[in-house]
Amino acid sequence: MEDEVDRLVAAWRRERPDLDVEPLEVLSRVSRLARHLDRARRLAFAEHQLEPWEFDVLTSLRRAGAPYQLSPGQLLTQTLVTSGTMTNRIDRLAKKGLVERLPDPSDRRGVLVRLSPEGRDRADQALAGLLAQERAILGRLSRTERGELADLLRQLTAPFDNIPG
Amino acid sequence: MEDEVDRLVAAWRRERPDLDVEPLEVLSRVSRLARHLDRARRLAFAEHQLEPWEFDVLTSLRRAGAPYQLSPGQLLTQTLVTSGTMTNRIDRLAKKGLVERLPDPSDRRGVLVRLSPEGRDRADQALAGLLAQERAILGRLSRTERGELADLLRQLTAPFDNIPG
DNA sequence: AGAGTATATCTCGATATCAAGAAACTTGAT
DNA sequence: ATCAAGTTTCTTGATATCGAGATATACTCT
Repeated sequence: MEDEVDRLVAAWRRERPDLDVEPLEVLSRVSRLARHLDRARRLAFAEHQLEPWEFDVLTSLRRAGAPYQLSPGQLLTQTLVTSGTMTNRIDRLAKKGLVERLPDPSDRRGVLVRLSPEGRDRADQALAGLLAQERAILGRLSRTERGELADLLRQLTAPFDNIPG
Repeated sequence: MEDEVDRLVAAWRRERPDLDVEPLEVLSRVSRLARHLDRARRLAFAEHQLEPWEFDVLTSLRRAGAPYQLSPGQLLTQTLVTSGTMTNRIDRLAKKGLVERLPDPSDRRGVLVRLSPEGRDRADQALAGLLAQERAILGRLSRTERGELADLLRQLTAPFDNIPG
């Protein structure tokens, strides 16, 4: 089946036959798919009264394991937002009682963000919902295809994640 | 090589061994990669004094072919933003002289957005820069692998692009 | 023709994000 | 000890986005 990127690439080949636009076949699809996923996730999380950004922060802490705490700096590398954004997110989650800010005992510049029990429950519930939705989106692909896709994508993400980026 | 999603998935398997988190192997990579691409693109476009959103609108018009005009509604489906956002974008591009708003002769509710000659040049230059950067990012993949990746991604994007979504 | 529904674009208020810089603290070298 | 450089987090101001509703025009059916 054709998608919007097929149409986009065909248009470029008509308008700029001098250029090789093949890279768009991969990377424009990644960007557009991410945008669609954002919208779908927003809907899925709404059932749990969570915004996507709240989910990102809460699940980062949840994954850390007991006692469910990380520094704002560690949260930055997981969520790919700037420090100002993270400060703001932590403020709002703290106001809602989903996280708590504690002084870092080993570095007085630092802070630890800890998940509250309610925050933990909300994260766990929303994760189950997200996985159900994602399975539906991936439904057309076989297990083998999903594995291939994951491996190919890893080759693109690894440089960003490992080099300072 | 390992990436951040490998670590993320391993953490979930430790914390929630009851859940099957395999969907994240694909879709978390898509979201994170898109975020990295956004940042990289912002840098590439800065050399041409263009914001990513400006590039998106200008190139949509450029691809339409002479006389380089589309309705705001057509621009919406290409850029995946809301109508309020698009009105705002057109206003700002018009103020910079890169596009022009014309009445649609066949529908008096409608408007046509037309690319100016300068807008066209800027779009063409920025596209060349973007393609160079994307080739570098895709560098590790063979031609065959890029083709496989594009095909697998198309299976995920097609439903969003074809069903009203 | 007229009523009701659908479409196209714009307006407006609320909000999340970013970038840059400030403030507090730590680290390492002399 | 002290100083300079590095880090960690927060503050601030500007800006882009979204969502909901408003307005104007087009279409459809009787």
